[in-house]
Amino acid sequence: MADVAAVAGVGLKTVSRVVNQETGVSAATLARVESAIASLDYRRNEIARSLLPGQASGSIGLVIGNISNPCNAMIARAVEQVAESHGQLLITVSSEDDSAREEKVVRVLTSRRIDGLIVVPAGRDGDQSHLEAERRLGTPIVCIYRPPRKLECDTILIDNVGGVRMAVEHLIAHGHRRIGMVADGLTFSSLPERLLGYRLALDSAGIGFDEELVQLSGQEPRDAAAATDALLSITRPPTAILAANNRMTVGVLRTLRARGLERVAVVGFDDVELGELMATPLTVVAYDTEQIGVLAASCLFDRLAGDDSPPKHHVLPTHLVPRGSGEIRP
Amino acid sequence: MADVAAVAGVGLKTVSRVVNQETGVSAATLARVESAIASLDYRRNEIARSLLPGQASGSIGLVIGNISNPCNAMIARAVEQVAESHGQLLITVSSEDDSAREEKVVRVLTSRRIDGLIVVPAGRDGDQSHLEAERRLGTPIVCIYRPPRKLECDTILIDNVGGVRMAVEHLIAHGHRRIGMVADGLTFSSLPERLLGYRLALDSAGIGFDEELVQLSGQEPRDAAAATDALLSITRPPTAILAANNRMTVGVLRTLRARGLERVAVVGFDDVELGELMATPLTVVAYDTEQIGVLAASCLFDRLAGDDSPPKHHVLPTHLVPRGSGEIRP
DNA sequence: GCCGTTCGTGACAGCGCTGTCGAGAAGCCG
DNA sequence: CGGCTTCTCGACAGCGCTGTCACGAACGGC
Repeated sequence: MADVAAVAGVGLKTVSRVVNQETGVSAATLARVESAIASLDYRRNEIARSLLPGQASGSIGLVIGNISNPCNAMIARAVEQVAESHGQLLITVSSEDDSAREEKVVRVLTSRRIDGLIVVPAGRDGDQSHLEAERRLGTPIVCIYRPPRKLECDTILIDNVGGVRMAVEHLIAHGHRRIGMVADGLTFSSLPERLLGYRLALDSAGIGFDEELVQLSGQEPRDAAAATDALLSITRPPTAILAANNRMTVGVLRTLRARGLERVAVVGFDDVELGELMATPLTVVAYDTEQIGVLAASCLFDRLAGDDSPPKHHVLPTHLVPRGSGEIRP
Repeated sequence: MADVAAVAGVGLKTVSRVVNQETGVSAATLARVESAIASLDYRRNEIARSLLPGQASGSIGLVIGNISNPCNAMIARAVEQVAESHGQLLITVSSEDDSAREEKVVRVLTSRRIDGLIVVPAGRDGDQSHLEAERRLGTPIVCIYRPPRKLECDTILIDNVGGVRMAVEHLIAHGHRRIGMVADGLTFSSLPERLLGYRLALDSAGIGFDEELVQLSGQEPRDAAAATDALLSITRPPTAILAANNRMTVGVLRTLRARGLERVAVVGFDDVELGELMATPLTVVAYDTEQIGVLAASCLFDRLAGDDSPPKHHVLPTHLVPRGSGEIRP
């Protein structure tokens, strides 16, 4: 900026005024400064700008489990679009669904003085109390997809309990009594809710809970595949399987295919692209991922615009999409 | 930091020394400062830090078409992991495969003084000359996936020509003479290469090029579905279709399903998760997306570490994965 | 012609941090 | 005990930017 001022033969502040399109610059000076800016290919240093008191950083942070999960990617895309429409940059980081990593990446983000934070709470253990300090500093925080623990903030959740319950009741209605569940047990923080939905459905049908029917696995599809193998190897194997998220679904389907068990019913939680074109079209519990992102971002920007009402809590509905795999009878 | 210094009763610089783990601080002072840091929950302001002369910003930028495309998501994930292992933050932005937007988001990134840039060149029109200024300033730039235009920089590409040629030759070997192609025509910058591969395969088999067999569509699956509809409505419709990328593949498959044309052969460019579990398992031209990201990031960090050798150019191989849909005979 | 007002402009401080440099204390040697 | 090195520590400048404020010129009203 100093260079521009020197070339244009004006003061520093005048260049600043031109760059910020402030009023009070004569037409002649404006032209001189603008040509100097053009000739030097000058761009305002946003870093320096956001160091100024009272200035926002112009960026918001998004902490998700892992960008390669399509659900997260959809959310990231929606948030990015809303952020962009507010002239803000989105910085997306992955927690790998691990609490310790979550705390670390949040620290990285907050030390950059982001204006707001959207978080998919990670991990089965751990909590979000580490966000409390930042929240007190005035940074709005929105937790999405899963409820935060030890933190009061806006939330955009989906109806996990209802969704799973619907899926299991659907399977029961089609005659199944032995319904297995494959879930990411180590890191998956929605697990308790999804398990609850499973038990509620069993209870209301008068079917006893059999621990053997719930297989916990790692978070990758290959872990789910192994868990499915184990599930199918028990004394009285299930006639239907509920996959607790889209990574699990991939593993479950691969194992069923490998074992040639085309007659085992499957319902997946989370929609899967091209699910309708599977050999047996995939029945899923679906919900609007894009809306999660849009709502979260809107919520955040409302807060940034000054909304200081008590925390808001949205719960998006889930719905069953029957396509075939969930309607297979025992 | 001033607060910490006041609480600990030491000078500003001493706190800085502690935070940066520099030597030359007595054990007693160290303890006092550390307890002050802990009690105030102090975190170094990275923004202020990167304003300092000679300091890197600690972040690199990635410009991709759209994070909801699984290929891009895989690349982003790989790059993020490498960046993290170097202690750098990754800022991912979408160009929506539009040249004007690409220029805009690059400007947003560079005005934040990122240390390096990985770009998937966007758009059929436009070029990457707008990156030249930044490159001259010393920011290393790596173009991936598609070759940059009017810019000399490191590139990590895939063998588009060979991949498409392989796919078309595969279809020809299975008896097809009327081979259609559905491609994103408005924004898709790899199109010329993929078209070239298509023509080379036809030429070497002595099959004439029929313009009607190449349908250009928008970039969304629904556009590809419409294009496929058009393709199947011509006088002598194709007996096989090549989908030029994974978005196109989704549209092609949906239209074929809707029309009940299970006997039309399909080869998709880009692998599709669960492709092997489709009603007709999907034959694809695949390549290692993760490796693209890893190579690009490694290349970038080599440059940041001082490597100033002439631009490097990698071309990753593509290979055909026959699963069924590409082996259907006319 | 004088004073008050408006307008265009620039000097300067300071955001939070670190590099430089020098001050002072402590320790060591002859 | 004087002079030396070594160690610990803090004052200060300055990174690029903008908010504040003050200054000079032009202008209008009496």
